[in-house]
Amino acid sequence: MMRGAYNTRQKRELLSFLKERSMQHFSVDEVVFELQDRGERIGRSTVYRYLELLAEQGVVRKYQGVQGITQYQHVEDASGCDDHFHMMCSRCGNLLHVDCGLMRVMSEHLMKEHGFRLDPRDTILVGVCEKCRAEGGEAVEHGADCHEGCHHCV
Amino acid sequence: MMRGAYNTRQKRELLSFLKERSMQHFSVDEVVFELQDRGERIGRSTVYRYLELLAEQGVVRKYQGVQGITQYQHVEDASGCDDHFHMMCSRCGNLLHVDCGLMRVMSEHLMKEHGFRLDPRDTILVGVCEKCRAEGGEAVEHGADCHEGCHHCV
DNA sequence: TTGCGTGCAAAGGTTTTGCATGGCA
DNA sequence: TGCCATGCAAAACCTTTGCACGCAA
Repeated sequence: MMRGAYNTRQKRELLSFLKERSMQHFSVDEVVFELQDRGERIGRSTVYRYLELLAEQGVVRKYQGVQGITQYQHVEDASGCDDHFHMMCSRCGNLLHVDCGLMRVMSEHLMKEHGFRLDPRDTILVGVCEKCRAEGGEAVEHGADCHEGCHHCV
Repeated sequence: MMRGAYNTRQKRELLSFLKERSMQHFSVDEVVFELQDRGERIGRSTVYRYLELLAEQGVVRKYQGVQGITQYQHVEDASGCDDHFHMMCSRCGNLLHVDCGLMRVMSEHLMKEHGFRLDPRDTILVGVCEKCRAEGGEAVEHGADCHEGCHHCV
Protein backbone atom coordinates (compact mmCIF):
# COMPACT_ATOMS: atom_id res chain seq x y z
CA MET A 1 0.00 0.00 0.00
CA MET A 2 0.94 3.63 0.16
CA ARG A 3 1.22 6.36 2.73
CA GLY A 4 -2.03 8.01 3.68
CA ALA A 5 -4.15 4.99 2.87
CA TYR A 6 -5.96 4.73 6.19
CA ASN A 7 -8.75 6.95 7.41
CA THR A 8 -7.92 7.50 11.05
CA ARG A 9 -9.37 9.70 13.75
CA GLN A 10 -6.23 11.88 13.89
CA LYS A 11 -6.36 12.42 10.16
CA ARG A 12 -10.00 13.43 10.28
CA GLU A 13 -9.41 15.86 13.11
CA LEU A 14 -6.47 17.46 11.36
CA LEU A 15 -8.41 17.79 8.12
CA SER A 16 -11.28 19.33 10.04
CA PHE A 17 -8.83 21.83 11.53
CA LEU A 18 -7.52 22.65 8.06
CA LYS A 19 -11.02 23.12 6.70
CA GLU A 20 -11.78 25.75 9.32
CA ARG A 21 -8.49 27.46 8.64
CA SER A 22 -8.69 27.62 4.89
CA MET A 23 -5.99 29.88 3.47
CA GLN A 24 -4.72 30.64 6.95
CA HIS A 25 -1.22 30.06 8.20
CA PHE A 26 -0.20 28.08 11.25
CA SER A 27 2.61 26.20 12.92
CA VAL A 28 2.73 22.65 14.21
CA ASP A 29 2.36 23.93 17.76
CA GLU A 30 -0.83 25.78 16.90
CA VAL A 31 -2.34 22.62 15.51
CA VAL A 32 -1.40 20.55 18.54
CA PHE A 33 -2.62 23.07 21.09
CA GLU A 34 -5.84 23.95 19.29
CA LEU A 35 -6.79 20.29 18.92
CA GLN A 36 -5.80 19.74 22.55
CA ASP A 37 -8.13 22.54 23.62
CA ARG A 38 -10.96 20.78 21.85
CA GLY A 39 -10.26 17.71 23.87
CA GLU A 40 -8.87 15.89 20.86
CA ARG A 41 -5.57 14.21 21.35
CA ILE A 42 -2.97 14.03 18.61
CA GLY A 43 0.72 13.30 18.81
CA ARG A 44 3.17 15.89 17.67
CA SER A 45 4.97 13.42 15.39
CA THR A 46 1.70 12.60 13.71
CA VAL A 47 1.10 16.26 12.96
CA TYR A 48 4.60 16.65 11.53
CA ARG A 49 4.28 13.51 9.45
CA TYR A 50 0.83 14.21 8.13
CA LEU A 51 1.53 17.85 7.29
CA GLU A 52 4.65 16.70 5.44
CA LEU A 53 2.51 14.32 3.41
CA LEU A 54 -0.08 16.99 2.71
CA ALA A 55 2.69 19.35 1.61
CA GLU A 56 3.90 16.78 -0.90
CA GLN A 57 0.36 16.43 -2.16
CA GLY A 58 0.02 20.19 -2.49
CA VAL A 59 -2.82 20.42 0.01
CA VAL A 60 -0.77 22.63 2.28
CA ARG A 61 2.16 24.89 1.59
CA LYS A 62 5.24 24.70 3.79
CA TYR A 63 7.62 27.57 4.39
CA GLN A 64 10.08 29.03 6.84
CA GLY A 65 8.56 31.69 9.08
CA VAL A 66 10.25 33.97 11.54
CA GLN A 67 12.77 32.49 13.95
CA GLY A 68 13.11 29.37 11.88
CA ILE A 69 9.68 28.05 12.78
CA THR A 70 8.16 26.10 9.93
CA GLN A 71 4.77 27.45 8.91
CA TYR A 72 2.04 25.77 6.94
CA GLN A 73 -0.83 27.13 4.93
CA HIS A 74 -3.89 25.27 3.80
CA VAL A 75 -4.59 26.06 0.16
CA GLU A 76 -8.26 25.69 -0.69
CA ASP A 77 -7.65 24.08 -4.02
CA ALA A 78 -4.31 23.19 -5.48
CA SER A 79 -4.11 26.33 -7.59
CA GLY A 80 -5.37 28.51 -4.76
CA CYS A 81 -2.41 30.74 -4.16
CA ASP A 82 -0.45 30.06 -7.29
CA ASP A 83 -1.34 33.27 -8.94
CA HIS A 84 -0.68 35.70 -6.16
CA PHE A 85 2.01 36.54 -3.68
CA HIS A 86 2.39 36.79 0.06
CA MET A 87 3.75 39.55 2.21
CA MET A 88 4.95 38.87 5.71
CA CYS A 89 5.16 41.61 8.30
CA SER A 90 8.47 41.32 10.08
CA ARG A 91 6.99 42.96 13.19
CA CYS A 92 3.71 41.20 13.83
CA GLY A 93 4.44 38.10 11.75
CA ASN A 94 1.13 38.27 9.89
CA LEU A 95 1.03 36.94 6.40
CA LEU A 96 -1.03 38.83 3.86
CA HIS A 97 -2.16 37.84 0.40
CA VAL A 98 -1.47 40.18 -2.50
CA ASP A 99 -3.52 39.45 -5.53
CA CYS A 100 -2.26 42.15 -7.75
CA GLY A 101 -1.67 42.55 -11.44
CA LEU A 102 1.68 44.17 -10.88
CA MET A 103 2.90 40.91 -9.38
CA ARG A 104 2.09 39.11 -12.58
CA VAL A 105 3.87 41.80 -14.53
CA MET A 106 6.90 41.31 -12.34
CA SER A 107 6.78 37.55 -12.81
CA GLU A 108 6.72 37.89 -16.55
CA HIS A 109 9.50 40.42 -16.47
CA LEU A 110 11.78 38.22 -14.38
CA MET A 111 11.09 35.33 -16.71
CA LYS A 112 11.60 37.17 -19.98
CA GLU A 113 14.41 39.47 -19.06
CA HIS A 114 16.21 37.64 -16.27
CA GLY A 115 15.53 34.04 -17.21
CA PHE A 116 14.22 33.47 -13.71
CA ARG A 117 10.98 31.58 -13.15
CA LEU A 118 9.54 33.11 -10.02
CA ASP A 119 7.53 30.79 -7.80
CA PRO A 120 4.69 32.63 -6.07
CA ARG A 121 4.11 29.65 -3.82
CA ASP A 122 7.53 29.85 -2.23
CA THR A 123 8.18 33.55 -2.37
CA ILE A 124 7.40 35.74 0.60
CA LEU A 125 7.78 39.48 0.41
CA VAL A 126 9.07 40.79 3.72
CA GLY A 127 8.37 44.22 5.10
CA VAL A 128 6.21 46.11 7.56
CA CYS A 129 2.44 46.12 7.28
CA GLU A 130 0.23 49.16 7.45
CA LYS A 131 -0.95 48.50 10.97
CA CYS A 132 2.52 48.13 12.38
CA ARG A 133 3.74 51.16 10.52
CA ALA A 134 0.95 53.21 12.05
CA GLU A 135 1.71 51.86 15.50
CA GLY A 136 5.36 52.66 14.99
CA GLY A 137 4.45 56.26 14.34
CA GLU A 138 5.06 56.11 10.62
CA ALA A 139 3.03 58.28 8.34
CA VAL A 140 0.54 56.06 6.59
CA GLU A 141 -0.92 57.58 3.46
CA HIS A 142 -2.97 54.70 2.30
CA GLY A 143 -6.33 54.73 3.98
CA ALA A 144 -8.36 51.69 3.08
CA ASP A 145 -7.57 48.26 4.39
CA CYS A 146 -6.90 46.53 1.13
CA HIS A 147 -4.69 43.75 2.30
CA GLU A 148 -6.92 40.93 1.19
CA GLY A 149 -8.46 41.69 -2.13
CA CYS A 150 -7.21 45.07 -3.13
CA HIS A 151 -9.24 47.28 -5.45
CA HIS A 152 -6.47 49.74 -6.06
CA CYS A 153 -4.37 47.37 -8.07
CA VAL A 154 -3.80 47.25 -11.78
CA MET B 1 32.74 49.84 27.34
CA MET B 2 30.71 48.39 24.55
CA ARG B 3 30.50 45.19 22.60
CA GLY B 4 33.03 44.81 19.83
CA ALA B 5 35.61 47.03 21.46
CA TYR B 6 38.51 44.59 21.36
CA ASN B 7 40.57 43.70 18.33
CA THR B 8 41.09 39.97 18.69
CA ARG B 9 42.58 37.32 16.44
CA GLN B 10 39.22 35.62 15.90
CA LYS B 11 37.65 38.90 14.89
CA ARG B 12 40.43 39.60 12.41
CA GLU B 13 40.15 36.15 10.87
CA LEU B 14 36.39 36.42 10.52
CA LEU B 15 36.64 39.87 8.96
CA SER B 16 39.26 38.54 6.58
CA PHE B 17 36.88 35.75 5.62
CA LEU B 18 34.11 38.29 5.02
CA LYS B 19 36.36 40.44 2.90
CA GLU B 20 37.07 37.54 0.55
CA ARG B 21 33.39 36.72 0.41
CA SER B 22 32.05 40.13 -0.31
CA MET B 23 28.39 39.99 -1.31
CA GLN B 24 28.38 36.23 -0.97
CA HIS B 25 26.15 34.17 1.25
CA PHE B 26 27.20 31.64 3.85
CA SER B 27 26.16 29.80 6.97
CA VAL B 28 27.85 29.59 10.35
CA ASP B 29 29.09 26.11 9.50
CA GLU B 30 30.77 27.31 6.34
CA VAL B 31 32.65 29.95 8.31
CA VAL B 32 33.80 27.48 10.95
CA PHE B 33 34.91 24.80 8.49
CA GLU B 34 36.61 27.17 6.07
CA LEU B 35 38.60 28.82 8.84
CA GLN B 36 39.36 25.37 10.23
CA ASP B 37 40.74 24.29 6.85
CA ARG B 38 43.09 27.24 6.96
CA GLY B 39 44.41 26.06 10.26
CA GLU B 40 42.72 28.91 12.08
CA ARG B 41 40.73 27.96 15.11
CA ILE B 42 37.51 29.72 16.05
CA GLY B 43 34.72 28.64 18.36
CA ARG B 44 31.26 28.20 16.98
CA SER B 45 29.76 30.44 19.65
CA THR B 46 32.16 33.18 18.73
CA VAL B 47 31.03 33.02 15.10
CA TYR B 48 27.38 33.16 16.12
CA ARG B 49 27.98 36.04 18.51
CA TYR B 50 30.13 38.08 16.19
CA LEU B 51 27.87 37.60 13.18
CA GLU B 52 24.94 38.67 15.33
CA LEU B 53 26.82 41.84 16.24
CA LEU B 54 27.75 42.51 12.63
CA ALA B 55 24.12 41.99 11.62
CA GLU B 56 23.04 44.64 14.11
CA GLN B 57 25.66 46.97 12.69
CA GLY B 58 24.46 46.29 9.17
CA VAL B 59 27.77 44.82 8.03
CA VAL B 60 26.12 41.50 7.28
CA ARG B 61 22.55 40.61 6.47
CA LYS B 62 20.89 37.74 8.29
CA TYR B 63 18.05 35.66 6.88
CA GLN B 64 16.42 32.27 6.99
CA GLY B 65 17.64 29.99 4.23
CA VAL B 66 16.37 26.59 3.22
CA GLN B 67 15.76 24.00 5.92
CA GLY B 68 15.80 26.59 8.64
CA ILE B 69 19.50 27.25 8.40
CA THR B 70 20.34 30.86 9.13
CA GLN B 71 22.29 32.44 6.30
CA TYR B 72 24.44 35.54 6.34
CA GLN B 73 25.57 37.85 3.60
CA HIS B 74 28.39 40.33 3.76
CA VAL B 75 27.26 43.63 2.28
CA GLU B 76 30.14 45.64 0.86
CA ASP B 77 28.95 48.93 2.25
CA ALA B 78 25.95 49.47 4.46
CA SER B 79 23.74 50.65 1.60
CA GLY B 80 25.03 47.97 -0.74
CA CYS B 81 21.94 45.90 -1.29
CA ASP B 82 19.32 48.23 0.02
CA ASP B 83 18.11 49.29 -3.37
CA HIS B 84 17.82 45.96 -5.08
CA PHE B 85 16.37 42.54 -4.52
CA HIS B 86 17.57 38.98 -4.33
CA MET B 87 16.38 35.89 -6.08
CA MET B 88 17.18 32.47 -4.73
CA CYS B 89 17.12 29.41 -6.92
CA SER B 90 15.31 26.64 -5.10
CA ARG B 91 17.25 24.01 -7.02
CA CYS B 92 20.89 25.06 -6.84
CA GLY B 93 20.51 27.41 -3.88
CA ASN B 94 22.34 30.25 -5.59
CA LEU B 95 21.39 33.75 -4.67
CA LEU B 96 21.28 36.33 -7.43
CA HIS B 97 21.07 40.09 -7.22
CA VAL B 98 18.39 41.89 -9.21
CA ASP B 99 19.02 45.55 -9.65
CA CYS B 100 16.00 46.42 -11.65
CA GLY B 101 13.77 49.42 -12.02
CA LEU B 102 10.67 47.29 -11.95
CA MET B 103 11.51 46.27 -8.41
CA ARG B 104 11.44 49.88 -7.34
CA VAL B 105 8.13 50.34 -9.12
CA MET B 106 6.80 47.36 -7.21
CA SER B 107 8.08 48.73 -3.90
CA GLU B 108 6.35 52.03 -4.48
CA HIS B 109 3.17 50.32 -5.53
CA LEU B 110 3.04 48.13 -2.43
CA MET B 111 3.64 51.17 -0.27
CA LYS B 112 1.11 53.48 -1.91
CA GLU B 113 -1.65 51.04 -2.70
CA HIS B 114 -1.21 48.33 -0.10
CA GLY B 115 0.26 50.30 2.79
CA PHE B 116 3.09 47.79 2.95
CA ARG B 117 6.69 48.95 3.26
CA LEU B 118 8.68 46.29 1.45
CA ASP B 119 12.15 45.63 2.79
CA PRO B 120 14.56 44.67 0.00
CA ARG B 121 17.12 43.59 2.57
CA ASP B 122 14.94 40.86 3.99
CA THR B 123 12.98 39.81 0.95
CA ILE B 124 14.09 36.91 -1.17
CA LEU B 125 12.32 36.02 -4.37
CA VAL B 126 12.23 32.26 -4.77
CA GLY B 127 12.14 30.44 -8.06
CA VAL B 128 14.30 28.58 -10.54
CA CYS B 129 17.25 30.22 -12.23
CA GLU B 130 18.01 30.14 -15.92
CA LYS B 131 20.78 27.58 -15.62
CA CYS B 132 18.68 25.12 -13.66
CA ARG B 133 15.74 25.61 -15.97
CA ALA B 134 17.93 24.76 -18.94
CA GLU B 135 19.32 21.71 -17.16
CA GLY B 136 15.82 20.63 -16.29
CA GLY B 137 14.94 20.66 -19.97
CA GLU B 138 12.86 23.81 -19.81
CA ALA B 139 12.71 26.06 -22.80
CA VAL B 140 14.80 29.11 -22.01
CA GLU B 141 14.05 32.08 -24.22
CA HIS B 142 16.29 34.58 -22.62
CA GLY B 143 19.79 34.24 -23.97
CA ALA B 144 22.19 36.55 -22.21
CA ASP B 145 23.36 35.96 -18.69
CA CYS B 146 22.03 39.09 -17.10
CA HIS B 147 21.73 37.94 -13.53
CA GLU B 148 24.12 40.47 -12.07
CA GLY B 149 23.61 43.82 -13.64
CA CYS B 150 20.90 43.40 -16.18
CA HIS B 151 20.71 45.69 -19.20
CA HIS B 152 17.28 44.58 -20.22
CA CYS B 153 15.56 46.19 -17.32
CA VAL B 154 13.50 49.34 -17.21
C1' DT C 1 44.56 45.49 36.30
C1' DT C 2 40.04 45.72 34.16
C1' DG C 3 36.53 43.69 31.85
C1' DC C 4 35.37 42.29 27.18
C1' DG C 5 36.08 38.17 24.24
C1' DT C 6 36.46 33.35 23.83
C1' DG C 7 35.51 28.40 24.04
C1' DC C 8 33.57 24.64 26.12
C1' DA C 9 29.69 22.41 27.65
C1' DA C 10 25.08 22.52 28.68
C1' DA C 11 20.61 24.02 27.78
C1' DG C 12 16.86 25.39 24.66
C1' DG C 13 13.97 24.77 20.89
C1' DT C 14 12.29 22.55 16.67
C1' DT C 15 12.11 18.62 13.81
C1' DT C 16 13.15 13.80 12.68
C1' DT C 17 13.48 8.96 13.62
C1' DG C 18 13.17 4.15 15.89
C1' DC C 19 10.25 1.04 17.70
C1' DA C 20 6.50 -1.16 19.99
C1' DT C 21 1.68 -0.71 19.97
C1' DG C 22 -2.84 0.47 18.11
C1' DG C 23 -6.35 0.33 14.81
C1' DC C 24 -8.21 0.48 9.96
C1' DA C 25 -9.48 -2.38 6.14
C1' DT D 1 -4.98 -11.02 9.82
C1' DG D 2 -1.88 -7.72 7.45
C1' DC D 3 0.27 -3.65 7.70
C1' DC D 4 -0.14 1.28 7.86
C1' DA D 5 -0.62 4.87 11.44
C1' DT D 6 0.31 6.48 15.89
C1' DG D 7 2.71 8.06 20.06
C1' DC D 8 6.37 8.02 23.02
C1' DA D 9 11.02 8.71 23.77
C1' DA D 10 15.30 9.43 22.02
C1' DA D 11 18.10 11.39 18.70
C1' DA D 12 19.50 14.87 15.58
C1' DC D 13 19.93 19.66 14.57
C1' DC D 14 20.73 24.44 14.95
C1' DT D 15 21.20 28.14 18.11
C1' DT D 16 21.63 30.38 22.56
C1' DT D 17 23.44 30.81 27.14
C1' DG D 18 26.37 30.24 31.53
C1' DC D 19 30.70 30.34 33.24
C1' DA D 20 35.58 30.19 33.88
C1' DC D 21 39.59 31.50 31.61
C1' DG D 22 42.25 34.22 28.22
C1' DC D 23 43.78 38.29 26.52
C1' DA D 24 43.52 43.17 24.57
C1' DA D 25 43.85 47.77 26.21
